[in-house]
Amino acid sequence: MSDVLIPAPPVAVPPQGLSIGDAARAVGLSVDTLRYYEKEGLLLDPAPRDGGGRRRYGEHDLAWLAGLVMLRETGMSIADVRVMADLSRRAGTEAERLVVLERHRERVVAEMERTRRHLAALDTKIASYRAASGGYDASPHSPHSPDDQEEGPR
Amino acid sequence: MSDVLIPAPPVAVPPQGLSIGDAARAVGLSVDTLRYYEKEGLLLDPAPRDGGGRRRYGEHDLAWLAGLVMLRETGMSIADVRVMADLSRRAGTEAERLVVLERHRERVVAEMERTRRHLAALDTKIASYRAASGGYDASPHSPHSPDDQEEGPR
DNA sequence: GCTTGACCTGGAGCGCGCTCCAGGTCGCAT
DNA sequence: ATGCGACCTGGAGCGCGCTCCAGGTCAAGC
Repeated sequence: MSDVLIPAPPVAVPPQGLSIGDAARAVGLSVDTLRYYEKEGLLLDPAPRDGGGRRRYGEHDLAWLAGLVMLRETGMSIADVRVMADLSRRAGTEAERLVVLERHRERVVAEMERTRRHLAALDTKIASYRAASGGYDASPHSPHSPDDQEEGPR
Repeated sequence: MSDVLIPAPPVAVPPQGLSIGDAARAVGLSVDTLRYYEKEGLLLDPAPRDGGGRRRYGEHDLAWLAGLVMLRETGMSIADVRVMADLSRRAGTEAERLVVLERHRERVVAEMERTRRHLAALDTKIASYRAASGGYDASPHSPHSPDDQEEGPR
C-alpha cells in the first residue's frame, strides 16, 4: 500500500512522472536547486531516470519534495533535512524522526514568537512616523532611530 | 528635543557610555558584529571614541542598535538597514523611511503567514507520527515523506 | 537531416553575514 | 614595571545555500 498520506498532492502527476522543470515549477524550487538537493542526499532516493537518463518525478517524489519545502521554509537547515531523509530511508526510525520534527517545531514556534514581538515594535515605530508625517509635517528634530520599545521590563 | 522615543532603553547606560563589550551584551550581538555594522554604515554615526580611541556607546547609540536588531531579526537585509540609516541621517526623509518600514512590515507579515501555514502542516505530520508510534508500533510500510497537505486548493 | 530546447554531469563561483586573525595599543591592578 | 584583558585596525576566511558554467546528450518538430 504505502499510501503517502497526502490528501492534496501539489499537482497532478502523469503516470510517466514530471520532468525536472515541471517538478521545479510544481514545488516552487529552481531546477538547479532540485539537482543540488539530490546531490546533497535530501531526497529519499535519487529521482528515477527515463531511458535517456533524465529525471522523472513521480507522486511519491513530489510528495517528499513538498514536505522538504515545508521544512526548508520553516527554516530547517539542509543538514537537518538530510538527517530526516537518512532516517526516513530506514524503517523503525519513526521515534527519531518524531524527535527531530518536534525539536524543529519548538524552534519554529519560538522564532515566530520573537518575530511577533519585533513586529509589534515595528508597528509602534511605523505609527510614530505616521503620526509625525500626518500630524503636521516632519518636524526638524526628526524622530531618530528605527527603534522602539521591544518587550516590557528587561 | 531629539528625544529618542524610547520608553524603556535596553539597559542602564552610565554617563560615559558603554564599552563595545557591554554594548554587545546589551543588544545581543557580538563585538565583531558591532564593529562590522559600523564599518558597513549601519549606525547613524561611527560610535564616539574615548581618549584612547575606544568606542563608547551612549543611550542614543544603544537605542539605534536596539531598533537595528529589531529590523535584522525580522529579516531586513543589511542593505536595507543601511538605507534606513542613510535616510535617518538626513532630515526631511521621514516619508521615505516610512515607506521602507511599511514595505518591510508587509514582507514580515507575509512571511509569518507562510510560516504559520507550514507550521500547521508540520503539526499534522507530527500528529501522524505520534499516532503511528502510539497506536501500535511503526508499521513496516512506514509513513513516508516529511510531507503533508499544505494549503487547500491551489 | 538539422535545429532547438530541455536536460545531463562535474565543478567553479557567488552573495550574505558574519567571524577570525595578526599585530598592536591602552589602562588598570599587582 | 609588568602583566593582563579588553580594545583597536585592516583584511582574510568561512559556512550556507544556492547559482552558474562548460561541454555534452537526447527527443521532437520542421
